[in-house]
Amino acid sequence: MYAPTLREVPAEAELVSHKLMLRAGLVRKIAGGVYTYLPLAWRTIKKIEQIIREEMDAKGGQEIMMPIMQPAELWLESGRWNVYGDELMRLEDRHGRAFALGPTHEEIVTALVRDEVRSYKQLPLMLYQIQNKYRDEIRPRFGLMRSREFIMKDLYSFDKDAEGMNASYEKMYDAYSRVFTRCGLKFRPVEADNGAIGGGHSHEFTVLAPSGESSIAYCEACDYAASDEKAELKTITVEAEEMKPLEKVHTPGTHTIELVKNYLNVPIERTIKAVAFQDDDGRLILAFVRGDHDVNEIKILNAVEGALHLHMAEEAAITAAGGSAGFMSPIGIKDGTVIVVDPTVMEMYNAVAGANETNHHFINVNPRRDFEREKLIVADIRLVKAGDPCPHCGAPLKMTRGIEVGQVFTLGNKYSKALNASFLDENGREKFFEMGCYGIGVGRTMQAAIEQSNDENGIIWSRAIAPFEAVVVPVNAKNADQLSAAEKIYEDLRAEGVDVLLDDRSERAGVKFTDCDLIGYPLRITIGPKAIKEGTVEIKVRRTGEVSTVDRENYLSTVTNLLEGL
RNA sequence: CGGGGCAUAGCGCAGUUUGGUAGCGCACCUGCCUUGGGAGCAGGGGGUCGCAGGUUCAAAUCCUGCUGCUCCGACCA
Repeated sequence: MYAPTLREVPAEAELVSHKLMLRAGLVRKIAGGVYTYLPLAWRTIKKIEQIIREEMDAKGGQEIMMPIMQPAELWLESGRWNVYGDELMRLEDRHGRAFALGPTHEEIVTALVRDEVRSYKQLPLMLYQIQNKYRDEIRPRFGLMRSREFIMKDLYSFDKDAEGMNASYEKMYDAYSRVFTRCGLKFRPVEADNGAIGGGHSHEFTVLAPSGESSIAYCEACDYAASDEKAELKTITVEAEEMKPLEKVHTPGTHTIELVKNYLNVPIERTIKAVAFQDDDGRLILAFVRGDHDVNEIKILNAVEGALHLHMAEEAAITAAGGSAGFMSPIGIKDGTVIVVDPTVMEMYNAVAGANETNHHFINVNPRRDFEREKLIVADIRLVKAGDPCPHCGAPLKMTRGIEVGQVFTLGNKYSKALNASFLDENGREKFFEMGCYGIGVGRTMQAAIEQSNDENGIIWSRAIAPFEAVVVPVNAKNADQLSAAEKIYEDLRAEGVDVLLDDRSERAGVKFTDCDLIGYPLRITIGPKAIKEGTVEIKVRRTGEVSTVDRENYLSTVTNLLEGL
């Protein structure tokens, strides 16, 4: 068994799961975000994949294998060659023809199906694969959590109409819940934004962990849960007030909300905050939220037609539009600038906002009176924070963090239309496929399991995805009695169908026990001098530390019973 | 991409300030001994000090450029 455990933690690891993967000899890094999976990790990955296969197949999924190397033409056809950006790993063949290493396979699978499926009678269709994906992440980190090469299960559904698509979505939602439950994970499906992929509804399956990179908002009073990017927010209204006349005041040096609020001595809820962005075409996009709120860039992208990415605006662009960085408001901004205002801002009375002039603010701003409504986009662009009311029941939302291990999307006909993939319906009319796509990060699932279940001694695997279910340890492998008893138990357990490893290294007991704890086999079966003398075996449960000593005549049932609960 | 840090044996690190024969712990190999929680003794192997230039009698150490890794941020499924 090639399981090179480490006493010392390599300096590169930050997360406990990352450290443990290196220490327990699961993975080794070969370049930034690129890893080799060693035998123990590979066994776990194969078990996770098998669970996924069973659940996908149970819903009618059929496994295929598509190429990693994908021709640029298909990406040009779908329009994503230019919008996917630097994350797409691109390469050329010897003739200079362009290819990409697949970050996802909508183009390939749609091209496959459009050439073969001609009739509604061939639908629905679910195709999936488990394969390496490539995304040139800006900053790979946390081991397998954000790597550039990673294993993903991706399934694509094809239906004849939206109703069928939604049924496929429900099936996958159910399958995903089963997969992560079987893997022994504490997770939560949360409503998510569809992001750059576009389409209809979406859920992320998030493993709850404080170190996770995703932030989610959830309600304890009802079952609402959403990613912070997605969480809908109700407009906050205030009591009507008399609208005082707009007035420009001198506010030297107050380029942040905090400074202006203190300078004018007004509550932060009476201030309007501006954030300036530009999209890929250089269009200036000004976003306005209440002073104590933050902007949600995803919501802005969704609200602004044609915007694909946001960058912080260049100061020159702000000046050119008649604004002044740090002192912006919609009042007096030149046409051609996109102005997005959160509805809560529109409800404010006698508020403070920038005057589009350095060191000046307006007071008594009444957006319903002073903003030119027809020049604005009014849309929910607020970022959720703890305490915001739940959009379903109004109870205060809570925030937590998690690791996104899977996501389900409906795509509609976005790709089938772009790639001209159609079939004939019952009435002989040509229609585009209604699609869905569904991904699971396999390596991420493994690491999330470690992140969620470990102690100071190492990993605590749940039985379903442990590299081995049990390990048999002769305390002294040079003792012939102990070794032969251990070998016998090992063979018996194998015959019983238990996935077991024999640790017959002639290391000292301490070394072997420490490795067992670090690697985290659910059960450890120890054969020492006492066991030989008394004809017993000792069984230790990794998760609880509980030890049972049972007669060697009938230990098998104890082992299988203990495994049942793990 | 912006800002920090790091690069010396497989791993963790000292040595760099003040230039002068490259070290420590763990790991590894051999032998002895030991075997219920990372033992002990003895002997041993392993390093173009990230790369390329430069300064100097002499560079791990000083200078210049590059590369890689990493953390924070931005960004991102």
